[in-house]
Amino acid sequence: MTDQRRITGQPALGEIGLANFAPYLMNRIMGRYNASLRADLAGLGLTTPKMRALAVLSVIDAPLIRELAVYAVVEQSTLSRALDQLAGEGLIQRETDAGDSRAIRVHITEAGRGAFEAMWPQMAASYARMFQGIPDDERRAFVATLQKMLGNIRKHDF
Amino acid sequence: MTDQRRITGQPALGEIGLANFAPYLMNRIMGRYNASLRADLAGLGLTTPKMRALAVLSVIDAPLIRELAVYAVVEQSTLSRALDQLAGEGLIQRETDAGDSRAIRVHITEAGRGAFEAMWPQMAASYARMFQGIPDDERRAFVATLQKMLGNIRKHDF
DNA sequence: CCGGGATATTTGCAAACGCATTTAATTCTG
DNA sequence: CAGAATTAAATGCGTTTGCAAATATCCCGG
Repeated sequence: MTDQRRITGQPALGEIGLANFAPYLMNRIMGRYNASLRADLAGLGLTTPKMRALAVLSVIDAPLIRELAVYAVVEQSTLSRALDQLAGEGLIQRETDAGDSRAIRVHITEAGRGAFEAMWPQMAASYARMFQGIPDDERRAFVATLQKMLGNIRKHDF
Repeated sequence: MTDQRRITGQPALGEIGLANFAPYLMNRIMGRYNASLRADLAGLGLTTPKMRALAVLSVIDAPLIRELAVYAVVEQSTLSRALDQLAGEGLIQRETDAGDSRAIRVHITEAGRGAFEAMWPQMAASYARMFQGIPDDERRAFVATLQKMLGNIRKHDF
């Protein structure tokens, strides 16, 4: 037992090894996934927050902004500004919620769907590359573990 | 088959579903992991790049800066500035490589190890929480899949 | 039904970031 | 072996980010 382990009660990072430390591997993988997606989509005038908002909106109908922020994994203040741009480009519309006039629901427009469809092939290609050579049953098991992990750490019900 | 699928040759995001789309789940999970780590460590004067550099240096001895940038998943220019700060705080040392005077090797100091050991319990706690209730064999399978994925997408040999 | 506290979103501002460029050194090529 | 091309790291600069505060609205207890 190392000094560090004696102190923390947890195995040290050196004992686990970077290559076996799941958060490290996940950051490496998503770092490259996100960086390459960002580079591919920069030409279309899409930043990461804008692209994530569009992707979520292509699947979830008219969420509140705070919900969208959680789904899209973007700080609310950052999302607010990204939505300004998307609205300016006609890709989304903001509409005050019927039951609560503080809240705003975000709708994707037809042009917004078009923009998402233009970027989806890039996302799908990165996704395919990531899982190259990994059999279906292994993929399913992997996703099932991810879902458990999200359940463990999320603060919201969605 | 939807219109989109007909066009892209890939299933649409709506068909997969956000909750089954691995990159989405991984971004959600790492988004929260990184945000909560950042908040925990802000009090210690550690930003994400500084913390990642220290974590890697606690395990890998005297890498070049460009190698450290890959391991730590930080842009080289951002890392360069983070190293300025770490050096100023006495947590690392930069030393010109013996065989190539363009290159610089980064060494962690004893104080740097101390700083890492101060932050490790937070990382270990987040890690433990993430994998709560997930049995060992499932964890191992998950990590094995991550290693394959990293192999699929990385550009470097490390 | 009034006032204090909570909640939804936006905005001000300073810090951090990433791209592109610069500087310096090495390696390749004819 | 000279010059071009490449590589390592640092830096200039405009943009983006995230925290905290501001604004607007809603909800609950008395």
